[in-house]
Amino acid sequence: MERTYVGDLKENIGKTVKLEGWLQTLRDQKKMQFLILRDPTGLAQVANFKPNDEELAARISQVNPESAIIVTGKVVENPVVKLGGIEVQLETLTVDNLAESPLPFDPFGETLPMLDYRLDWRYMDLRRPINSLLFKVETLVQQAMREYWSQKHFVEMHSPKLTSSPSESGAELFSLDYFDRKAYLTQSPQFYKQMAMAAGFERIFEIGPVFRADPSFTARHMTEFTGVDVEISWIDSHEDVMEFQERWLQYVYQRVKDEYGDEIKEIFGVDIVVPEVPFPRIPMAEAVRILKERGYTIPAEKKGDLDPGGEREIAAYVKEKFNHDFVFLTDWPATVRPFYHMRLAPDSPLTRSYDLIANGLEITTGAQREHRADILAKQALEKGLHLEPIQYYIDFFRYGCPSHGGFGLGLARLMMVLLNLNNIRESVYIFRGPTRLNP
RNA sequence: GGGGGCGUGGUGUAGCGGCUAACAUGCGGCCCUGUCAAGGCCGAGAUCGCGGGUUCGAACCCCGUCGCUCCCGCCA
Repeated sequence: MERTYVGDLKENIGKTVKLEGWLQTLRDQKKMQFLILRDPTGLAQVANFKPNDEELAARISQVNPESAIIVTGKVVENPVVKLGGIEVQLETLTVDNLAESPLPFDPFGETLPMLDYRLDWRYMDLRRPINSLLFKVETLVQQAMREYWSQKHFVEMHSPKLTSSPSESGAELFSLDYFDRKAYLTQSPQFYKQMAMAAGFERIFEIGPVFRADPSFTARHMTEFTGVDVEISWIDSHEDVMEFQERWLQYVYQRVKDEYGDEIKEIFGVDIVVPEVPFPRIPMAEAVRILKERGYTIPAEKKGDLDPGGEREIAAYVKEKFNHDFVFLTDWPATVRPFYHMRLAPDSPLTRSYDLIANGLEITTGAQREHRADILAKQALEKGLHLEPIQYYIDFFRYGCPSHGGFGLGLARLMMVLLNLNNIRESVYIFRGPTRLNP
């Protein structure tokens, strides 16, 4: 018999169907047994009149909550039933996999264990509908991103995650044995994205893993995460990159709202607001002034940079002034940016770069890249870098590499913002942090 | 890496110098019941993270250690 989903029971009244799912609750009474079966589409009540088959009834009594079960039965209307006025009258029951008892925790209990404990038993935690919705939304987010890229003729890249040298400072690299030498896990596909520009691919994207050996213990950092990277050729400035990114994000939000807006409202209690374009843009110098006006003191050592509190304060300002959840902070001082960001003008202390702050959280860094080999080398030296390890990279720009720029976005951070989660560990399938390597 | 907080049955909490360590939930048993956040009764389950110290006496105070957590640094 073909499987019927709980969500399709209404269309099958009077028929005998097969359901596959988990036993969420068993209410075992004198004459009746009620099995609440959960599948990805919802909950259904399965009823068994015990005197019909005492042997079957005895077997049901032995089935523990969260067991994987397969039942067949006739779908009947019954206005008394609070679960949609429908129930399935049990005919057969197969226990596909008995759940041991007791469970490490009840995913449907009134109080949930703390996050860290739930991460130990992540597959149980993921049985909660809020989590399955999260990953359905994440799937759509990536699909929508690809739809937009596809319309704009982007090419998808898969760059290597094993590298011989750091792409930036090198302080945050995981190293590993690579036959008789050392290799590193990439901290960013940055150089390879730019190589594609030198290759003439013009517009590329990559969704892939990124590794950071930072001992960071915050609600928004991971040692391994999924980076969404974009690089575009023939641009005039970072403004072109921002313009692309805001429209792309607007498209993603629109798709999510259209498809899951109601469900997200119901389960996460969040109204998806499709952002208006253009997003507000604030040059860093002005941001610093605004913060000063609002009485926010940036830590002295930051020098043109913003601390997370400053980012949240700017986000609050933007919300008040423009009623917008996003803000591009632009034109960062070169001192706080990597060597490959292009200067605003020759020898300017500022760069053609931006951060995208969403609801106070930094989700993107983007920039126009310096594509003139001689200036790039000079900027690297100014940052105290040695040219030898990055010479192959600088060489990308020796034989006709067009002007270009792009950005990197943290997928899990975007999910945090989208669904208003306060910890990135909840917005990623399996969290990796300095002390978390399992499961 | 720096600073603050926390660590008590499976889980979530209470207790903060004299307790046979309490409550909820879950678990086991019995009773009732077309149930539906089911209800009632009974029961099992913690040497209070670990190590040391102070004290007549420590879950409770002190030191160390480990783990978690929050903030900062770093960033996506």
